[in-house]
Amino acid sequence: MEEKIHRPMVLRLARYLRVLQKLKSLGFVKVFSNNLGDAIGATPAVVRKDFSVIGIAGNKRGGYVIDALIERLVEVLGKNEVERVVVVGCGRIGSALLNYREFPREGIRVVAGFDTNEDRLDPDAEIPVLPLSELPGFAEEHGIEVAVLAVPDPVATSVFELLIDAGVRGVLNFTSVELKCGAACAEDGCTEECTVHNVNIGLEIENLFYLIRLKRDAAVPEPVQ
Amino acid sequence: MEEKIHRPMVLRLARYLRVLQKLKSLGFVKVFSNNLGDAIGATPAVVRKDFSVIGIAGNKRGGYVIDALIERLVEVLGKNEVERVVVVGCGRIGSALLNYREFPREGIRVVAGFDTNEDRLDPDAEIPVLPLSELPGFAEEHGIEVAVLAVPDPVATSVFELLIDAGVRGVLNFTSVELKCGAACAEDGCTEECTVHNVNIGLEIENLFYLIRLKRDAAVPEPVQ
DNA sequence: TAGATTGTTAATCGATTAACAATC
DNA sequence: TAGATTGTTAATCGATTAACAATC
Repeated sequence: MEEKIHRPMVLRLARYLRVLQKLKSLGFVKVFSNNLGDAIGATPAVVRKDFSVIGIAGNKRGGYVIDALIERLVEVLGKNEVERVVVVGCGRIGSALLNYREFPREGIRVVAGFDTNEDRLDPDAEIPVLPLSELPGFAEEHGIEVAVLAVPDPVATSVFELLIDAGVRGVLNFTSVELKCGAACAEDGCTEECTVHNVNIGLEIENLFYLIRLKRDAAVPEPVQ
Repeated sequence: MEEKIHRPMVLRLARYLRVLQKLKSLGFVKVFSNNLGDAIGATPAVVRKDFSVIGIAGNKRGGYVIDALIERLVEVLGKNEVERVVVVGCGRIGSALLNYREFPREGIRVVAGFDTNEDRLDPDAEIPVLPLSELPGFAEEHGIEVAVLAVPDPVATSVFELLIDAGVRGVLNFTSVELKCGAACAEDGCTEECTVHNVNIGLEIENLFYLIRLKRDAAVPEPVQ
């Protein structure tokens, strides 16, 4: 009876929500599993299954009511208030993320940046950039749970430990050091203490080249190795 | 007999390779499935299975020879020459990627950036920033197959089409527009024409918050919904 | 009614895990 | 030999796909 909400499904739910909000803003009221599927690149059956799992019913002939979907998705995803994060490391990538235009639109607010380089500090800016040493106090005071990590590779691990000690429970890791904390670490990077998502840019590019090569080789008569 | 090399496995292979290269530079000669597993967060059995699939044998008692592993991995991953990419859109994120320190270390070279904003152009820089209009010619001349896309959301789709027309076969997409080309589009974003990897920063952060909430709720006695 | 869409169950596919035999 | 590690097969788990009954 009670089906599990697994990771690929959560990601889809978040995507549905985005599409639905756009549809709503366009004045739409109802939507078919068909259309939603197209929008996020899934089959209609998957969409219906997902909705069924989170307990949303459509009308056999008239599809799903967008408002009801949005309401339930927001509830399931727990996305009812602005999500506050800090950016740690304000070099090129860090400062780009500090000012990332899409964040406000997606209900994410960067409340501060942190760095050890004095030249980058700017405590009075709208989004202040503070010395890394102030992070623990700041995190506690503001109840920060999630950080974006964009420091140089060599200090990644030590800054990561600092974050965990400061009570951060989730890290979006832009360094190319594969971070893992404490105990057993699942493929996803989840432990009891801290959840890490690694955005490994180099690995992604490498993988693109691999897939391209694979396709090319598949096109050639000779069956691969 | 012939086992398939699937996506999660390819990603692991790339990680093995990195670790092995580090081990080698430290003077190591042999390695156990055990150690490699720890390093990339997999079980020893997975490591052995992976190596078995790509046709590498270890010594029952002495583990695997690092040099042989590296050689074979490089071969399988096709990573024997520098991988050349362009960065399209040289705003904050784009220009951060243009100068991304890790790329050279990982065998990736950004050969040019492209933008429509005149102020950002810099044709004589070491990594030149050229007008977007020159991209098709440039891509053909230099045989560019992979692009990093970091343009503003509203123009993402049209620039993406331009890339495909220019012969680009792989795109690392930093916009929050979910790109898909032509025909059937798998979850991964693969089509016959062009492979897209979406780096959806907002979605990742959202997912972090979701997982953190989930853990907290799981810790509380009351079983979730 | 006929047609289209939902919703659920069973079948299939994909990948990991477990178990253990082989052997250095 | 005893111990440790590889390598392979079978079992299990997880998620998607297919099929179809229900019904507006």
